[in-house]
Amino acid sequence: VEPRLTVVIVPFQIRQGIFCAGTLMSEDDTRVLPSHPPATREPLDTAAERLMTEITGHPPAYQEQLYTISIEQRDPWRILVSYMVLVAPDTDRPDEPLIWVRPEAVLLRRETDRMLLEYAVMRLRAKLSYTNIAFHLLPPSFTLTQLQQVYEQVLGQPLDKRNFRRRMRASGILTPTAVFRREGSHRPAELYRFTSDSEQETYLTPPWARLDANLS
Amino acid sequence: VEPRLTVVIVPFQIRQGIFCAGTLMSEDDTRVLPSHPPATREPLDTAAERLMTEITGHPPAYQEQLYTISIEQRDPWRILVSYMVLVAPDTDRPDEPLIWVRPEAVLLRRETDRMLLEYAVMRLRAKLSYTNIAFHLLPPSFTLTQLQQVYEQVLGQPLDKRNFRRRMRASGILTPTAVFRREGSHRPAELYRFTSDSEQETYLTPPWARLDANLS
DNA sequence: TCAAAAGTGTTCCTTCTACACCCATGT
DNA sequence: ACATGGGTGTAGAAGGAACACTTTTGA
Repeated sequence: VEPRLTVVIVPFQIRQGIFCAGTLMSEDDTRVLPSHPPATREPLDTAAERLMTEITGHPPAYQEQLYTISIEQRDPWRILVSYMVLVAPDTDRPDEPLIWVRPEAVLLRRETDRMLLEYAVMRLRAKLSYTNIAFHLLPPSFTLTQLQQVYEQVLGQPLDKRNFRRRMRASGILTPTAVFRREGSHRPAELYRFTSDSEQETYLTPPWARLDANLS
Repeated sequence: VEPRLTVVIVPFQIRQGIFCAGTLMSEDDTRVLPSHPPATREPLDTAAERLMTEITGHPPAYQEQLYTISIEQRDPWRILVSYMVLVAPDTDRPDEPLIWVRPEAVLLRRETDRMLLEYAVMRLRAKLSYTNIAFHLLPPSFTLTQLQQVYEQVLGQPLDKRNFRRRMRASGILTPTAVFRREGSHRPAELYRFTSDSEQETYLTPPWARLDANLS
């Protein structure tokens, strides 16, 4: 009468400039979110990270626990612990089993998967405004235009260039490298880096998700 | 090799105007957060609500899932699903086993319990600013001064009366009842009610925590 | 010289902050 | 009449939204 414990992940990535969610093919052309049971005594975070690594070959750039639900209808009774997972852009292997499409275009078979995806997008959008979470969807150095595109893609709406740049500069999470990228018949763009770590990143995530504390 | 599933709650209440957390006495004069395993196939939310009801005799005014952690060190391996629980003010029975003291004054034995309490306070504080969660810590009708005191207690800092009232009125979550409470040798205070339900209350809580949807 | 993206300031309006006095009541 | 908490407005600062043109480059 113990439930089956399952870790589910909702992977996101920017691919060719498009904000995508990654799912697995199931039978009948519908999709499911990746999931697996943790190993015995394996921490939940580790199980989520391992799941992503086993599927794609690399560990995620970022992950965050979303919510835990129980599913009583299925047999055996299940406990799903869900994670949002962010992947650096375009780091796929051609043979990777994940199918990446825009979140609203994903055809998920299970109701729970649909709700988890909806919720994950909601959380990610909300976190854009008060954390530096967007940086996990970018390479280590990037142009301001790239950064703005990430925001526009995730939020699903265009942003004003001048206001966006002013706000980003003001927030202090950006450091200009003095490097310029030239990549077309136009003015080169300065590359930025992301001001080190912590700061507001971890704000509002639980203490034990920051430190890997020794729990008693 | 399956873990033991446990639901833990972090109860909060305003008692005699003081923001308190409720804990249980354990051996050696230290405290623990209330917890129990869900019944077979019992939804987690139901298990949390039932836990609170069994302890205090009434269901909580509000509850919200916090975080799920695994504790590998203990035997058997445990999965803790934690909930914040809000109780209407001063609705205790004298014989209730919970000990209510200010969150920073609670002496919890377990490291996990301390982290859960810290996180619960953090979440509650954050939610004060963008939801109407404070109303669950008040009776159905209340004065603006009472409401302000809840904010001050939870945030741990004084607020400006005029700015507070302006913001609350502007937010539209208040309805003045035309009733005035006289209770001392001073001007009577108008009672307010909380503008119906939903609205921004549920904003940023997962969809399945609002509807009790049928999961597949 | 043209096309294409990078970069840059100002004005207006809304929102936040700080702050002090009069009002209605019971004793 | 006085003590007690209830109630109100304003001015200045800061932050957000709207908006258009110049710069640098490669072809």
